[in-house]
Amino acid sequence: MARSSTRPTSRDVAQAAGVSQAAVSLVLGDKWRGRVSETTAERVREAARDLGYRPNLAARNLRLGHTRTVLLVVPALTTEFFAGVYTGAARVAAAHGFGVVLYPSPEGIGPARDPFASAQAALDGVIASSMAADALTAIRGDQLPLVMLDSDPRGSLGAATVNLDITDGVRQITEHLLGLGHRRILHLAADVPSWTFEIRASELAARMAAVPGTEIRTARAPISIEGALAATETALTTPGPRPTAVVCDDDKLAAGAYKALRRLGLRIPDDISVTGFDDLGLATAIDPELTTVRLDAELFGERGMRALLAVLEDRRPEAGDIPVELVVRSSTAPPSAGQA
Amino acid sequence: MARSSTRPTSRDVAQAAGVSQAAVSLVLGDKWRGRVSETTAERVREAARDLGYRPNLAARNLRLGHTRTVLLVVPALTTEFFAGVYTGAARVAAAHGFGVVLYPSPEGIGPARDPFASAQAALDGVIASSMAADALTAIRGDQLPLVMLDSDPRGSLGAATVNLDITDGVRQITEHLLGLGHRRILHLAADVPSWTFEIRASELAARMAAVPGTEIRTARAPISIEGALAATETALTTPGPRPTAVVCDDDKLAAGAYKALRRLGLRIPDDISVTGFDDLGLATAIDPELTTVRLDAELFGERGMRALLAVLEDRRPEAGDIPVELVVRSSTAPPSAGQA
DNA sequence: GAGAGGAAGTTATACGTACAACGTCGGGGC
DNA sequence: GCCCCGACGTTGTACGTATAACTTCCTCTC
Repeated sequence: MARSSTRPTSRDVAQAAGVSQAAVSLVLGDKWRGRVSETTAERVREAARDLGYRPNLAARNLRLGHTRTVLLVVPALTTEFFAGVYTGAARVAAAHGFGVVLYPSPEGIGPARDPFASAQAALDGVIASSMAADALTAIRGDQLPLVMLDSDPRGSLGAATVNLDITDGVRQITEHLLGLGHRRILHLAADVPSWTFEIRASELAARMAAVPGTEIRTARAPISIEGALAATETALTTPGPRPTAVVCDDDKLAAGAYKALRRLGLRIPDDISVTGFDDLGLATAIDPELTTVRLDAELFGERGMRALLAVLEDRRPEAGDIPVELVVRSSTAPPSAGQA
Repeated sequence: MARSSTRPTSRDVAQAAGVSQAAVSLVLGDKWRGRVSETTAERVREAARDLGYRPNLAARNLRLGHTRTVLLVVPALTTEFFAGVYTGAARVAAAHGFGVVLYPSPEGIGPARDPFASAQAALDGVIASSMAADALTAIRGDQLPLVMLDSDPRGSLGAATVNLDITDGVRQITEHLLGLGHRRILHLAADVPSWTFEIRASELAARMAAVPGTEIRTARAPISIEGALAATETALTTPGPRPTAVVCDDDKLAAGAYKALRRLGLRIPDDISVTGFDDLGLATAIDPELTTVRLDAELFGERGMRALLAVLEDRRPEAGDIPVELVVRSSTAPPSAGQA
């Protein structure tokens, strides 16, 4: 009552209940069995409730030496993919008494040099998703336990990695398209320096090179509708035989490609096939529905969090890439007779 | 050297530099002018760099009594709208030395009863966006400074509120549609108990009621493509004169409506007009491009953060709703002659 | 040459918590 | 009657930081 302006502390609760601060800590920390009587314990709980007591986390963290909080660094929030990653990570974390703080790495938010200055929560570990290699080393500077998601296992400086089986996803797309009879492909590549996109390009090139008589052309675009539209339009109006399929690095690029194709008067999939990557909600919002590779974002997040938990407990993280699955919809078909 | 397993403290830095811990705090806290010589300061900075010292935030927060960290509670991350809100809030926060921690309120993530147990960072304040009223009271239980975004000013229990001018958005949609000659409208409403949607419904009803000869029908759907598809299909296959326009509570619902209309063989906008709300990337990804109300998510986040800053400093938050703007694209046209 | 005062530090302390170590009291075994 | 032990607490301390208050030494002024 005397100090109503400031939040009550465990000492205030102790005074209200007529016990020592230690007893309060014991009771509220659920460590009182055989140390405090049931009636006293109840009195403490009641006092805490009446005062609206909430433990000061800064003090607890300081005392305990850990925070049970981890940081999830993602490149952006503009795609629901990372929402799924967060959801999965947060679910596993919650089950282990951990919290997850999200940090969308800035493209204009304050000083990018220090990912931790902005998200200034005290942390026990970091999960970094789809980061460029240079950003990685900055993060690695802090000696926090680290798990890398979707990043080059060779360049991860010894940090644990968890990856989607992108390679297999590209394989499935390639086989699907080749199986339909496509031979000339335009690769609409994300103009982002990230391993997850580099591996798409290299794997696609390797797969195509293995089949005689195939041809691959590459266009680069920032991940946006407009960027993809412009890049696709340019690529398809250059001279030479027109590709019969466009392989896009993700669904958003595919949506941009749709617009370019429509503008050029090409029908999907009759005149040209299109594939995506991610299977966002967008994939079924556009017409025709997009053939794409489904990535299990939530499982990805779960695996990432479990790996971090393993690192924190000095265990060896689960091995193996996360399987992905081609979802065939209506944007792919055999090339039309005249072009094949 | 002796204790290489644990992170270095300011005391370790002090020892390495041959000064007291206080001097380290002074130098690193940039409060050393006239208290420590330049050469000593440089020695301290060098020692800190060599040891890879990072201040223990838990200790700092405890000492300072604040964390310079605020929580942004959002309903979900599946729409880029809240990414914008975060970006705006984080930008303003960074400029004031604050950090923003994102908390997507759970639909399956751990115990929903306590928004703060999961995001266990120590906080100075909370910004809650588009929350249902009951969730609000739970949050209000903690006596943290609170700003409500997009919520009923009357039901906010005295918390500061910042709102988009949804009412005006609905007015613009209505006038646009009525001006084109539409009289029978289907309202595809989000089946979510949130003020931002309730106000759309009530305002739309009021506007329509003011014009004689108009008719409004309502369909409810969860915010998803499939949900909107089903609800729209049902609503349009019931007997009676068909509406000439569908007003959707947000763009995602509109995308679902598109699919239903296509399935019913109706052309947009020739046979029926459609409007959305939000102006997400989705709005230009679908065909035809969607007439919708643009909400400035980043400005929204900025205003929210500024309001919270004001509350924290015992100032009065900026008043006035945030203007919104109708973006007319290709999904609206006058009703065809036969139907008007 | 005495005293003021500034420069360059240091010492001591508090923030709120969790928990190890230490009392105290009464009853039961022998 | 004594000791031991379990039940029920309490006292004390450390976590790492920021900063108020103090000390020392040196220079400058009159």
